[in-house]
Amino acid sequence: MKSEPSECSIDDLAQAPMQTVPWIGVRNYQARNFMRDAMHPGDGVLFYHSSCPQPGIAGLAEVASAAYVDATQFNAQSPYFDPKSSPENPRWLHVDVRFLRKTRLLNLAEMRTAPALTGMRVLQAGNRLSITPVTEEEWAAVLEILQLPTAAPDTPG
DNA sequence: GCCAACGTTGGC
DNA sequence: GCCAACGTTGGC
Repeated sequence: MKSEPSECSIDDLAQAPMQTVPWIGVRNYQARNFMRDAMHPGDGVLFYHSSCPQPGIAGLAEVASAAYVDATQFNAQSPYFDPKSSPENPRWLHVDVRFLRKTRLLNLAEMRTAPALTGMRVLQAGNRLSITPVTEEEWAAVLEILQLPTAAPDTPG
């Protein structure tokens, strides 16, 4: 999941109440559908800093809720206001995201050099989605590059 | 600031 | 349903 660090960095996530933030403001149907259909509580999230001097993976997080209605779409004062949406027929959803840990920055250039990551959706030419799927293999490869255990130390197996 | 890529809009 | 125009994304 991409986030502009000027909006919400990995440090902001770590310092948020409950270390959890609502992923409000997604206004792209594909990204919305990933949250609605493919993401479930407990799923791992690679937290990616975008539109900044050092784009790349900055930490690990997890999905903390099912998708639910993004209230900002009804707020005319919000930058995420969507006049074509209505509470009776809401258009936009979001999940909550919970902090797991900060990592060293795995920057975009290094991601592109890793053979195991060449297929990552986020690295494909022209990709602009702020939320893209990560395969089990890609997740494991990222953890290996970062020299992190693939499971928490207190997790069996 | 540039620009390629892509999504959305709206006239027809 | 087509497609040109426009807006946005996001690395560089």
